[in-house]
Amino acid sequence: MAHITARVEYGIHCLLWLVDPASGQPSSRDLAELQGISPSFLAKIFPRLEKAGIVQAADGIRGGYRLAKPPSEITVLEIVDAIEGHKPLFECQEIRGRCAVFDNEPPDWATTGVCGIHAVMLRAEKAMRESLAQETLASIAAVVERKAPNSFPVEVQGWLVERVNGRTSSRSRKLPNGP
Amino acid sequence: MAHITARVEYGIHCLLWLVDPASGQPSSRDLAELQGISPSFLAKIFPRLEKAGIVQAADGIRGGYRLAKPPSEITVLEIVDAIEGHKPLFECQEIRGRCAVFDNEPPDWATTGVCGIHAVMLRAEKAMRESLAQETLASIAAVVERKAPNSFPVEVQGWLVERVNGRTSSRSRKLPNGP
DNA sequence: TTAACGCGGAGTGATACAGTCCGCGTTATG
DNA sequence: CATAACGCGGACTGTATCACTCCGCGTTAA
Repeated sequence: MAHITARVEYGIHCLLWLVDPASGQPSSRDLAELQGISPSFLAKIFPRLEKAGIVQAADGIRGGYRLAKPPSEITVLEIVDAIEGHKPLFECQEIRGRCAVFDNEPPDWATTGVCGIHAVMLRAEKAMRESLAQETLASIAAVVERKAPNSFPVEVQGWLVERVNGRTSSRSRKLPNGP
Repeated sequence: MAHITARVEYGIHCLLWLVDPASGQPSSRDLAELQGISPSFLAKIFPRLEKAGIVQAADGIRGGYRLAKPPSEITVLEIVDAIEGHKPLFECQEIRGRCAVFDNEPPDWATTGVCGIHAVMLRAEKAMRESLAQETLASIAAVVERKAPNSFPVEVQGWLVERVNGRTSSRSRKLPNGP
């Protein structure tokens, strides 16, 4: 299993659809179906982004999500921590005090400060986190935008707008593609 | 659970006991009991270090392990990869091709190259791995040595030598501390 | 009133981790 | 030459997490 989970992958992919303010206020179901992932699973992810101040939620029908701040101020590290809760790269078990020559009574010099192995892992974790802190939703969106044709964002907006409008209309009428 | 597991923690702790050549050739059971961890579990870890060329194994009674190269040439990254097998930080599910507007037939521009989110995670993983590659068994041993009193390595050598000598003698005689 | 929304809690199946047990071939020692 | 400890690999167990689902609550526009 990977350290950075599918929850983060899903979260970032769906946050990217919110970068363009013209997207309005899609629901988590809208985003999940636009992205082709499980709606009920995504519904467990977005409340965490809301509590972290990454996204703003609106209640009731016509409710949904929008970014709580400019995408250039939302780092990937922020998203990862919001969804996974600052999961450490390494969990030190404090093995150092269990050396047999200590006979179950480790001296102070052996247990004070941070374990030497733990320190190495903490530096690696710091390097990883600093790398993630340099990337933002805006920087990822820019990469995607460079690859996609100009027509793509328009198509996505159309899909979203049609879906939001259909919340209270097309459910009582027919589906767009007929019965 | 953490990305870098207890196997790595146990492995590094026990490799540190092999840094001093005067330790001879302790068995995995010797190392496990010296370190206060499960012997049968450590016995699953050291064969991986052997296959990676970090450690040399000797068969038969009086067999055991010694470092296969100088501790300054054994990086922590090497140890992690040997034990865990280059486990990725993030496993991309290629969600990008599942956008609803593609209608199950994603265009080439959407699926060529590395996914923008995956690229971010790969850079973070690279930063982590580069950090781990800068640390060696020797550098960790130096930190530990700075904290321990001069008498400590001597005590450890004594414990190990007594144990290795006891392999064929004290089993047939009494235990050192009486019956 | 209805229906869709956000949200939280409980539950499920699969996988990985920590740890154990057993058996094989090898090798110094009594 | 038998023994005992060694390295090594395979099969196994229990637990925790992950991906995912289901249900019910209060909220809100049509």
